[in-house]
Amino acid sequence: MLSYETIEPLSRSFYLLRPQTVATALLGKVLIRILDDIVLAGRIVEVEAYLGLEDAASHAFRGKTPRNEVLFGPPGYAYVYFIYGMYSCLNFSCEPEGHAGGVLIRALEPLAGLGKMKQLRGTDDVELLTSGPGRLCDALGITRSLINGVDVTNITSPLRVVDDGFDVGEIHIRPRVGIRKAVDLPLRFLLAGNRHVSRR
DNA sequence: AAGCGGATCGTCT
DNA sequence: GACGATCCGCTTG
Repeated sequence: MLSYETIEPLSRSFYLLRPQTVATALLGKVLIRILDDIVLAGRIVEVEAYLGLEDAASHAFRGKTPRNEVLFGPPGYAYVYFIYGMYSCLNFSCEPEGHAGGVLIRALEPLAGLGKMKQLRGTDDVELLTSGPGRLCDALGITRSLINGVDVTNITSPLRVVDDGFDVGEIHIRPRVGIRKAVDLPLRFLLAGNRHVSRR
């Protein structure tokens, strides 16, 4: 039986590419969160790419600010923002330093630590634990103060991503959701038929 | 089944 | 001072 927390995380070069490329490559990988010595894990089943300065829907579109500076930094770091007064959302920086691309993690399939996730989310319904960007941050104890700027390529980090050899099946490509600008770009990627994607 | 509005606050105009 | 890369519960059909 494999233990997720012992697997070497994906390297920084994995995140060095265009957001669209990193987004599709992240599908099927496993997100690991170490929280109070508990191992929480979920398979990434839905993501969105944000392109930076040329993408009106990106937080980086209007340039670098204290809030979004992680997006302009080197690849492989967590960008966590607080939204609608109550939710956190998780992204990974990609592209070389100075280029502000990112990937939003939109949904996970829970793999380990489900008891803790249920406690943090306040529900026992497994399909409601991590099937949305705000939901998964609640389930994994991810907030800006705890996780923004964390290096997800380091095995000592409280958040990282690993490859467990999972064979991704068909990938669906859709427009992004929840945005008002650049709404037609096909930059949302999800595993076909997965029960844990958002807005089913 | 689908649509609407409330919650709630950091960030930037 | 407005609004947002959301979620949930309530209303209506």
